[in-house]
Amino acid sequence: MPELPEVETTLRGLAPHLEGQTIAEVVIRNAKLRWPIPADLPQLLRGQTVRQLSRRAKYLLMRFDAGTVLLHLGMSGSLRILSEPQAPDKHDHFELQLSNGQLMRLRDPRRFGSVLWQTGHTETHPLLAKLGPEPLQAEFTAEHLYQAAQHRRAAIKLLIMDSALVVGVGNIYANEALFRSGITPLLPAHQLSLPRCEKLVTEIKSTLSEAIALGGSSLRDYVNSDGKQGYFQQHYWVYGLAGAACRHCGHPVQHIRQAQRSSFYCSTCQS
DNA sequence: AGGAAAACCTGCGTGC
DNA sequence: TGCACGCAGGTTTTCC
Repeated sequence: MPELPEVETTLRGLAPHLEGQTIAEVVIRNAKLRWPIPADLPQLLRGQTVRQLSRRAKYLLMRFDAGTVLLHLGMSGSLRILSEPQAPDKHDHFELQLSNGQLMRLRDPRRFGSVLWQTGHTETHPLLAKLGPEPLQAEFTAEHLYQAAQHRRAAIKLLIMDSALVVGVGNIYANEALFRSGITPLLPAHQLSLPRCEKLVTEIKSTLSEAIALGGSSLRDYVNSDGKQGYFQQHYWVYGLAGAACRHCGHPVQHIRQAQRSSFYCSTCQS
């Protein structure tokens, strides 16, 4: 579920329910996520007010006067607001109960997600300190990509998924942006010309923006129900379409593995 | 240093 | 029906 558009959709869905609210209680049902949920989080947060909800890379940042909760959804995490009491699922590991009676519940079957606490400046947290620019910000430019690519022999797909270079480009959107750029995921990064970097940066931005506008690839109603299918899936050119006819040229979409991840591309349209 | 691989988990679809 | 296997939207750590 969660690539950057899904995290951004989550942020926008949750913020109105959380900002300005006070934490009544914190429930940790299973602390064993990617890293342990800090055992002292309940005492740290009880009585604290959520000042602001924001996002850095795929982390959701929940700022309080005393510090910040860093929330990551990993591969299978999702967050929901509940207005009525509801028995927790076996994968509901964490929740924040608000003084207005609502609660925010984290479900994460694979437990690759995380809930962390940071006092002081959020940017200094070890997991955030070395992150590259946000893909939708002006700092992510063709020159930035081109410079980084010069001394890299790795395939371009691995490079755009490297969070030290640019954050938030996950497997789906890496595949889609490369197709839309006409660039094969196998191309050694240093072989990419500056004009092709321009194209790729443009397509990364537009692919992510369009997915956010459509609510991501999985759509959630944060108050009433479980996740539904999002609309961006209907816009996939190659992701998950191995063997299908390329929507542009009709040749079958190729499926390979790079760095233990699936890559999909059209060998005619991408070079 | 870059790059490849392993590591952390559960669930689901497939094929025998 | 059961079981083994491979795969899944992420990211850090380890090893060469």
